[in-house]
Amino acid sequence: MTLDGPGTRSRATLTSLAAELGLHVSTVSRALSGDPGRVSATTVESVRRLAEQRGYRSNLTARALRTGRSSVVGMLVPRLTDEVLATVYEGVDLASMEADYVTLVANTLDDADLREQRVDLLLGRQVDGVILADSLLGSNAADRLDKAGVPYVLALRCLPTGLNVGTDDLLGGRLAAEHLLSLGHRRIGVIAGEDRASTGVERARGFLDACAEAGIAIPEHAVVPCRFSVTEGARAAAVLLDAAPDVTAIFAASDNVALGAVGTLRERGLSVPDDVSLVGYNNLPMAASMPVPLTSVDSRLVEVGRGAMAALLDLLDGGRPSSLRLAPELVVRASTAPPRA
Amino acid sequence: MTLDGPGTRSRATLTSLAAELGLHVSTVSRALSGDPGRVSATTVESVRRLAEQRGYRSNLTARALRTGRSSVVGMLVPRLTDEVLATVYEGVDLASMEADYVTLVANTLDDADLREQRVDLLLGRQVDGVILADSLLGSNAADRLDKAGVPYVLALRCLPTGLNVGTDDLLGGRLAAEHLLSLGHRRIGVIAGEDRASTGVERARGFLDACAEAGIAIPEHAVVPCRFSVTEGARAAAVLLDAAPDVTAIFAASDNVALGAVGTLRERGLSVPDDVSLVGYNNLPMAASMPVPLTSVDSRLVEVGRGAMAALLDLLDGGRPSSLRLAPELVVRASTAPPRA
DNA sequence: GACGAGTTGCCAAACGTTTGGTTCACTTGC
DNA sequence: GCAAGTGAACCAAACGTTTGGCAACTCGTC
Repeated sequence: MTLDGPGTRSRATLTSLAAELGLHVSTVSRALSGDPGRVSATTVESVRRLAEQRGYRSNLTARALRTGRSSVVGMLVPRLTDEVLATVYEGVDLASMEADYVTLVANTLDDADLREQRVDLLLGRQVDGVILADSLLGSNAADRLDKAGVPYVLALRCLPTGLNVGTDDLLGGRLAAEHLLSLGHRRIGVIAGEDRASTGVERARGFLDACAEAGIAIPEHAVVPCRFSVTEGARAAAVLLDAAPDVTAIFAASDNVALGAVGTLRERGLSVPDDVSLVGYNNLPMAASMPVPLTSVDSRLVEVGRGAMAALLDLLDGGRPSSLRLAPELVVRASTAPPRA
Repeated sequence: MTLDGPGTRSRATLTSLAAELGLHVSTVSRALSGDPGRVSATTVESVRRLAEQRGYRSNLTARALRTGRSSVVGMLVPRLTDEVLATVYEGVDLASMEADYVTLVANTLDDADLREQRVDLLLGRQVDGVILADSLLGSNAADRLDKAGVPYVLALRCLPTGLNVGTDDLLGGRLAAEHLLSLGHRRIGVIAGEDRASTGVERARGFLDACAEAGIAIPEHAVVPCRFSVTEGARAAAVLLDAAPDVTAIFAASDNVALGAVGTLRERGLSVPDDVSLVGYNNLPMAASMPVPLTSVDSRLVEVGRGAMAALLDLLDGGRPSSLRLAPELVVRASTAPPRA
């Protein structure tokens, strides 16, 4: 049971320290600041000692009010139960912690109204900047932030215009294609991402481009669009297998989708990788620990998060960071093998 | 590319509205407050209209400084990439949003030093209260919060002392046991949770108690402790099958662990549910969408989050909420069946 | 011993709210 | 017609910082 009421002893404040030391509050403030230019070394020392002793901690609220900077950044995500976003968040959080910032997440649940509400919420909280990790193509969140003069960075997804940090999804798709082609697969199906999300579109395009360059045509009916979820993956795999039952390999635009596909394959008595090879995307921890470990394209999500936060911090410092596109890496596991002779 | 520099027009403030209306700032403040008791209806009307027009939004920082309440609650979790915690967070977030609060998450990565640092961070940010969802038994975060006079609620995990909100893990274990027993299973293995976490311990105990009451003894070697991850689940399942190869059913203390177990079973040529029935815990979305849909105990994670936040809000309002223990529900799917004749 | 430079610390204003106290005019009751 | 009561607005202080300006004091130098 916690005690109600305020803390027993009220927290030490700049003013209380000043009083105790017989100094002026401004002197104390400077003594504790990063650059105690105008105060003597001995004073600095005594102030710091007392501060330590009293457990003084700067009141960030007051500081924010005075300086106009809250040291809070917002992050918009569809939902954190999506492990992809949670992983990006982890990177963002790490980087912001190092910079003494704090990250305020807001779930938009991919709902336009809710997103607006959430943006307002963040703006109301005086965030210094925002990381947009939910921006489907055509989102208007960016406009609103522009209008409010709050800088932002797009993470993972990307908009034609705007500063964005992500992995090269075209290249990722290409890596997957080259892997399957080099194993000897020729009849390949693709479970593409959502049409609305730049990620899924580009992964599929990279894959198809690479196939085309190798002289392998993927018929249109072997490319099935799909939302990023396990159940959707299962459904899309069924559609794919109905339309192109002779495929020997499938590229799924996300690990979740691949997991769903595994279920469908299994239902139909097809085994991975003996009957059908499978490549996922993102290389989430689950990829490594699936019953049949999944070959997957690592999209370096933590680094994307870190990079996005780094770019935002740069922006906040008046810099002009440029967009960053990390190179994905293929991680080969047991789910891919040469096609059956 | 975002514009740097502050917003073009500086945000409307109480003072600017007052100036424009020729009113005193305090009058404007009251007019916009929830209970505009001391100001005439016509004034309220005109103030509200102008506020709307200028897009006024209260500066929460200033308000926090003045009132000493930040409308921010902190939440300590091991990590949000754990879907269980992410789901609880979702509940917390929903409830806090409804109450015009905002939730600041802090990952502790189950590291003692980091946890301390994070608690400090939250305290430094003047959070009004904290939800502890990472508290392993013996954590000292609670003490620190007590000392600082910041109220807190334990979610999911529970400490012998302290206000906590969770599901009844004893009952959950019991439900799983009753289900398997009623299907006719007699030789059952248990993959228990971590020893340090109250959840895992109680789930296993509830399960074993129910078995004992039914006259079925589970030998000690058929109970394997295990951390909550897929790979650990796979390992633990292997240990279990080595020690008790004749089990016809397995109860896993989490869905992730169950997923790991599926892999191990598969490797050994055992099929679910034909050879071995499997019950998971938490009923995450993945349970429903696994290749063989998993029977699982729904631990109502979103509601736990909501409940924890509700309790915290009550506490903040000076109430004396009591601990809450929700009843879990068994969701039967394809992974359980009567033992082979 | 006066002067300039440098050092050290104090002063005061400001950030945008909230809120108890005060003022002032107007009604009301007798 | 006057005291009391009431409704509506204003006033000012406070929350804890930060920061430009300023005063005082110390030194070295001529």
